[in-house]
Amino acid sequence: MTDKPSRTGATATQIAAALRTDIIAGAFAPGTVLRQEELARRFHTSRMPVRDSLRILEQEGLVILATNRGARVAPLDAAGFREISEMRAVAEPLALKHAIPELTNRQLDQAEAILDQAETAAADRFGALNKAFHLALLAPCQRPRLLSHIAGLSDLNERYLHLAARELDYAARSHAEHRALLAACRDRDAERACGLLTAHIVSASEALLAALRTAD
Amino acid sequence: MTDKPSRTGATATQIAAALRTDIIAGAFAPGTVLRQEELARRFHTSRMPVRDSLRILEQEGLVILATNRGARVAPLDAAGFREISEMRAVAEPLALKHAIPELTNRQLDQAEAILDQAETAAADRFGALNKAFHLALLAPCQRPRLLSHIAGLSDLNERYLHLAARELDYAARSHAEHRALLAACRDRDAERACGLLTAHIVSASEALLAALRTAD
DNA sequence: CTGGCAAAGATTGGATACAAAAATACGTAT
DNA sequence: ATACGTATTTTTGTATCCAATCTTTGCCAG
Repeated sequence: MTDKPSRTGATATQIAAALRTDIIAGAFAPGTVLRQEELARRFHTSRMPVRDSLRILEQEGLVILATNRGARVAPLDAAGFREISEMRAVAEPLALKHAIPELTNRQLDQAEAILDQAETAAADRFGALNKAFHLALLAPCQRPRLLSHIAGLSDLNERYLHLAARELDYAARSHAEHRALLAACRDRDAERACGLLTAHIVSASEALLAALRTAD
Repeated sequence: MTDKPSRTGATATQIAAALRTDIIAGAFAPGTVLRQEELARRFHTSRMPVRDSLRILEQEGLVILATNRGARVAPLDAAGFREISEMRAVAEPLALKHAIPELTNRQLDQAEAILDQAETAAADRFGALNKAFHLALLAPCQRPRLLSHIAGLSDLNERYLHLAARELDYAARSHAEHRALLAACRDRDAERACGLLTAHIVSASEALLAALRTAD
């Protein structure tokens, strides 16, 4: 937060980014009401940019906005998670198919570096690194709208990951699937890579849904 | 819409809706700059709700918002259309798969009524009826986020349809494919219906891309 | 004549001010 | 004691105002 003498620019985006990371990290419980004035004080600004940021987050599905009734942090439920996973399972392979021909060795190395970090990092960084790895592979697909769609889904997904990140076998399995996916990408084998990616998203979804059921 | 004494409520949404239909209908040329003050006069309000509405439309991809530089109607280009079509081609079958078990005969009849209208309606209504037919089939899928995603893509798609709606063989082919799709839905044959839907979106995409190339 | 620079105008972003609606608290009547 | 109605308070939505940035126009130098 670089809120010192910033008298100009696009602060709504910055506020949205800060709130986004907070919501994803679970700093607000689902259903928490977000008061405009309170957020304005917190970011040393007026309510106006806050309102803009809430609209942004609403479209991303992180907050729910009711007219004259304020904003609430979007709830988390199994049905919503399944829906997000289904959408990821079709959108990400589409991006990967077009990304693979464009992937450079340097980009593959960067993706691998993220994997290395993920395997040693603390559990609370698992979600962010997971998202970073996926996007590193998909970024070169040259489809900006698709990418931002996937990025939004990744954010939503990450909220749920915090609920089961401590499941160690889930993390181990995810890492293994990531390694296999990366290998397929190195071979420039789009067919295999997309299949692995779909399977990875489905298996992660099923594992987390099972964890949610037991955690009930 | 022209209700002047409306001193309360959520006017930003209404302004956004009005602008949305205008942009989709092609009332503004792509790239047109949208001045806040001008829109405020037009809707008999201040710039504030206009700003909110522009944010909404930006998230939907209908306008592009540059900081300190105003809002422009999003441009139309072949690459963008192809990207949208690809996303529709994976998202809509996903929705249809889950909608088919929920589809009632009444809903199928309503979809057919839309088709009947589409075949006799004027060319400028083709896009709207096309969108209505697709959403009528997909609506019962019980996945609100997926549906709103598809609705947004349909709006973007509709902008392009105006460019080729007068291609009569395109319209005829689209109608025939819609009929076949509807028949598969009546049979509750999800496999066949999803295949037809994918093929329909791909063929429509290719036809329009070809029309764009010749129109060059 | 052309290119850059500067001042004036236009336009957006943000802050403050005001009005309406929701939420809350309180009091009264049953 | 509870339920309902009203007044108060809180919060959001809209309007107006100010500051900062972008644009445009005109001038001057090369």
